[in-house]
Amino acid sequence: MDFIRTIINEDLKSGRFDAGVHTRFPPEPNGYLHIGHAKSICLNFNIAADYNGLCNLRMDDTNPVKEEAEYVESIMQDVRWLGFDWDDRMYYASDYFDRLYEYAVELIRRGRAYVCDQSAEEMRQSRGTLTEPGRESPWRGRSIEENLDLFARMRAGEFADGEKTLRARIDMASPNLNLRDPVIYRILRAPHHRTGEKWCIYPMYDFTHCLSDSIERITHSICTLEFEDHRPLYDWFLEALEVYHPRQIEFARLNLTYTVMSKRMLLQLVRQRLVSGWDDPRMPTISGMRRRGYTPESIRNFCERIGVAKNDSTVDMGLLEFCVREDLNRKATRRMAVLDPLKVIIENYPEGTAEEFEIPDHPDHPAMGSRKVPFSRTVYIERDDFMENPPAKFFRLAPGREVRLRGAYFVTCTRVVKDEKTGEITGLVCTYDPATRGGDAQDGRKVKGTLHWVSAEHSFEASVRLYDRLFTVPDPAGSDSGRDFTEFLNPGSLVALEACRLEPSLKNAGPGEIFQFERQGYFCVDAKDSTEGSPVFNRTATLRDSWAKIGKGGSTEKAHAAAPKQAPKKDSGPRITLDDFTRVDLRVGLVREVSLVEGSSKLLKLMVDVGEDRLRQIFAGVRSAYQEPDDLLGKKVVVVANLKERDMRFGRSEGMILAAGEGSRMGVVTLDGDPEPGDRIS
RNA sequence: UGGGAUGUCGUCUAAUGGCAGGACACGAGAUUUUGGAUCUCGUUAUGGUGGUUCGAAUCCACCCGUCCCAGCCA
Repeated sequence: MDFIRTIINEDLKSGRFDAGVHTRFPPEPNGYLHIGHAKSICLNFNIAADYNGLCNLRMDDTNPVKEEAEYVESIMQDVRWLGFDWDDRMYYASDYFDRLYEYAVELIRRGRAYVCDQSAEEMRQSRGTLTEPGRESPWRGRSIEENLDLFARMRAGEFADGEKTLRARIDMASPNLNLRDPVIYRILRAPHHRTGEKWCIYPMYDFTHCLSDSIERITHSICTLEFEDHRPLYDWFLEALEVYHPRQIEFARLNLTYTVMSKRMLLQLVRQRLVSGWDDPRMPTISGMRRRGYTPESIRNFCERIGVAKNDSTVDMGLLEFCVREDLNRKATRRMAVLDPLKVIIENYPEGTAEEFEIPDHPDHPAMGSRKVPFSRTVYIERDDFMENPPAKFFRLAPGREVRLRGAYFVTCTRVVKDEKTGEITGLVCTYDPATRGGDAQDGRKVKGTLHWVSAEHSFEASVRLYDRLFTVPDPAGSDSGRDFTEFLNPGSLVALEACRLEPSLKNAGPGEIFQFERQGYFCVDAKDSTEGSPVFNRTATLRDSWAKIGKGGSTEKAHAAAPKQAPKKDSGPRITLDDFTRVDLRVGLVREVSLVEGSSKLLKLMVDVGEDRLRQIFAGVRSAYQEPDDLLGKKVVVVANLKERDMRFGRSEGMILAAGEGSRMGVVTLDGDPEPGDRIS
């Protein structure tokens, strides 16, 4: 039970409202809905449903300069797609403009509002500050008759934009800035998306919002925390006019790691074409997530799990990803797709022949059916699934090693084919064991690895886009660094692959269809860029990847950097891409303290200033380079600042410093010159 | 430094004077024709200092931290 429902229960018990629970979702149609709105939508509609009440959809459209019909359309579509229904209760604040005007007139009649001639600048000057009271406007004392006349003429268009405003007469000395005679009507000659040219004055949000809720007889006006300070103003309007008074309850808006949620920033990404549009699959917008392959169920479930409270909080993107995996794992039919193909010739398989394997669509739910997958002498496997010199725990294919091709046969690698000049691996030669047909050995022998594959001849080529988190840092909007959030865009957030090989059954997949590409992740058919018979796939989410964790030093974050390397590799040794490299956040660190670590002959404990408000504790295996550890004091070193913290026997290590060499000839990379702690190293 | 709000595992969130619980993340194991899924087990928290009380996350006092507010935006 959350605190909102607790309050509602109390209201129900005390009989505060005579009718049932009635909520509303009141977006401004000046942008697309995002996952933060989804939280509010779920809250409002679910509460209404839980109490057998109603939830309205209302467009808060009081600023014609910013609002557009396009946004209204998208908002309705998104709310509906999430699975909610407002029946015939689709409202617009602009529908109430006539009544709001009358309310304003009534306020004047009651001596509670006045027409003010101050300019915006004058008004700002006289508003006072957080600690000083404001000064009353010289126009505050106009007579009711004069105010009535002036306001009517404002409406009639007798004054220029901004020349006059209607203000509430409250208290210029109030410690709550919202109560210092706020503007309630402004003159604005702009056509409105619904009322057209009818009005040249428009009511302000605060005035409109509380009265709209009152008009709709909303019982519980649920909104976000920043409006807590506005509640006294709403109370003032409602009491001054003696009208129906809803109860407002504020909750903390949703923040998510590795993305931004403000409309301003989202709009900036769209305008600067840093993303392809509001529905770019990397965007946290509902339309973007829909295109990415998120299901409404997974989003609703996410909104349930995060709960609702008044603490400022930032939810781990991992939870959202968990929710979509959980849902898709149940629903997605399995398919095989090779994203970065490596050709394999099965030398003892008869040439010119082929066979089909019946492979289930879902290993855990046979009822979901199966499909036939053709197999032949030449197949493709994933380039990552082969290593010539495999490290320990690499369970996949390597020279002389036997693995299973999923649902087909055991194969053993007999030869590696390389480009003579570059040394690049261009193919493999394998043998297969006919006795393992279907993927099981009669003699009971086991293999460690199972690979996905497609037949070279029967598969088809397709484009697949691998999407990843939009930003490289958990809080890109956090301004403490002074850097623009776009600097933290993840260059690897979109990797477009053109030459993937997919099993034939995927050929006619339709827009929005979802699949699990085995061992890769969940993918959906892009609804915009696909054409009949040539689907384009978007990766919704990767599978959990415990191999990436083992192989990459225990860092979950790095699993997100696992972009396939389709570019040819020049010589020996695995290559990382530029994208991978730019994910490493290197910073200048000033060593402030150095101490020996008891129980370790290799480690030094460093306290390093990386330009943050605290020092970082870093354990570095550089003892051999410093007989006198104090030599490191005051040195500027290179710190990997976005390395996941590691809990060691001696304590938590919050980063890593760069060093080269081994043993006594090891040296720590140090910097001379001007760089300041925290500076980024590029 | 005015006003409003808020501090509980790494992250969300419960517990309203009576065993600090759940989810994600993390770790270990079992199982597995996806290094997926599933199952079992485990580590980790009440911002601080006083006080009231048999008993405090909860009540009181003081302190500290964080967020929001000075649009004719919403």
